[in-house]
Amino acid sequence: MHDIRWIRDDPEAFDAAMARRGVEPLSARVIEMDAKRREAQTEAQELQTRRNELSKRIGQLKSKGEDAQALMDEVAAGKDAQAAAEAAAKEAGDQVDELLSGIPNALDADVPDGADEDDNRELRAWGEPRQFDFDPKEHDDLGEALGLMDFERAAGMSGARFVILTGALARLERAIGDFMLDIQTQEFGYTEVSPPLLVRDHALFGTGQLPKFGDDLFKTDEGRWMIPTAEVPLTNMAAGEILDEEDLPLRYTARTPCFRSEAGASGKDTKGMIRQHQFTKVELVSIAHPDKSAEEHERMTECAEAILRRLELPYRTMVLCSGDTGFSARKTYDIEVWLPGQGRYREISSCSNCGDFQARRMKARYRPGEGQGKNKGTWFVHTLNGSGLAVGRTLIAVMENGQRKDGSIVLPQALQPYMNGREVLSPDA
RNA sequence: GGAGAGGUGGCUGAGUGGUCGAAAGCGGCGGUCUUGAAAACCGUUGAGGGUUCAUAGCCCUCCGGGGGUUCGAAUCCCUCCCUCUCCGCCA
Repeated sequence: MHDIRWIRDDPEAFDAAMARRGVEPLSARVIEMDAKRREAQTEAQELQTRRNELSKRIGQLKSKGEDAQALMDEVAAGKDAQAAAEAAAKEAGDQVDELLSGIPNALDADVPDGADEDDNRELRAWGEPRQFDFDPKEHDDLGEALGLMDFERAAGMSGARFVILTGALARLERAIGDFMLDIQTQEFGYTEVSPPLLVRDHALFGTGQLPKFGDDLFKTDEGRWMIPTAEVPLTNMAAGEILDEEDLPLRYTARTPCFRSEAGASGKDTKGMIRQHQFTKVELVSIAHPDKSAEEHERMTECAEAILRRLELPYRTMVLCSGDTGFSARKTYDIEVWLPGQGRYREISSCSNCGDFQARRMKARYRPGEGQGKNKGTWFVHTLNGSGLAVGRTLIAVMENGQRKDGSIVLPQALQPYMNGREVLSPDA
């Protein structure tokens, strides 16, 4: 959500910022509706002032036992005009809110312009893709050959885009999540959270999935939504709060299932477990001081990259271009892991700085501490979220990168303690 | 699911139709005292919005959300959400 005062004060800058997103100029409409709102509001307030004065005098007269009928008649006479002004103000205000709530965040200055993911820019890469002396397979072929990954029976009970992992592969998924949580909590200072997986409308409004992207989500028949990412509950930890400045940043992590309808992805990634309706992810969220959010963004991205290095998985880090950056983000880094079976890099983490965009929507603020002089009051925090990492896709990467010609899989050393010391997944196990 | 009790400022908690944005305490901030600190004492301290060059004044709103009654609502009514207690069910 944007600060209406910014749009009012600098409509050209606002329209220019939206143009980078391919959004038509909206400032004129917003300003017009807002002017209408303020005009009606001012009128209603003036009438209210008068009414308050009269009511007070009525009370005084009545307490003295005098007649107040003339004043009461005067109040009654002004009622319709005030009601009309209030209704006009509310209607215009609702229109402003509706329009504003569907406008994406403004992009950071150093986000490159571009149309789609082809215009994303590589910032750095780590690790050399391994050379195979055989044709590396994709994870689903490997998993099915091991007898530990079953798409057919999953489809039978749940439909397309679900998978059943069994035995050592199920264990591996758990191990990967445990490993990630241990690193993020013990080494990088994130507080582990076990959040609700079902949330209300307003929580999703706060993070920006609603009102525009409800089609991407699953909804229960009593009106709750299944979370598409733990970003939703973790960021909403700060919703409605007025935090102390000294408590920032708050850093939360959670491993949760994520549920996505993938409504717009039909035909895309239909094979394997790259794109599922349900997947596990370790999420990182920071509630940060506005002056520190850019720094926190770099830190968070590093926290995600560190996982890949320890798992010996080659990756590259991209900054998303204007056309590929999500609704709530002002700047996003994607981390892409090398998948030998596919022969390309695939997204495994997305780390975004949302600035105050989500904070405004969910009223997450902090109170500046001492030394702030006249800048009293409250300020919106900045919110950041990132995958640290997507567990399902990490499982895929471990399988494809660790595979041997016989279909067995060598596990990264870092995971072996989480697998009872096991070094290899092979068909006989 | 059934029955009941509640939701008040950063926190605890008074207030049942007018002078209540709201007592008191805690916390915070400023000061006195002190070599310094603590204690004690004094003062101060909510949020959002409109108007405005103004983070000066003035005004409006906010006592869980929304709606209603009334000249006037934190106080009365309706509704939704949430919390707690007892019963039932249950991982």
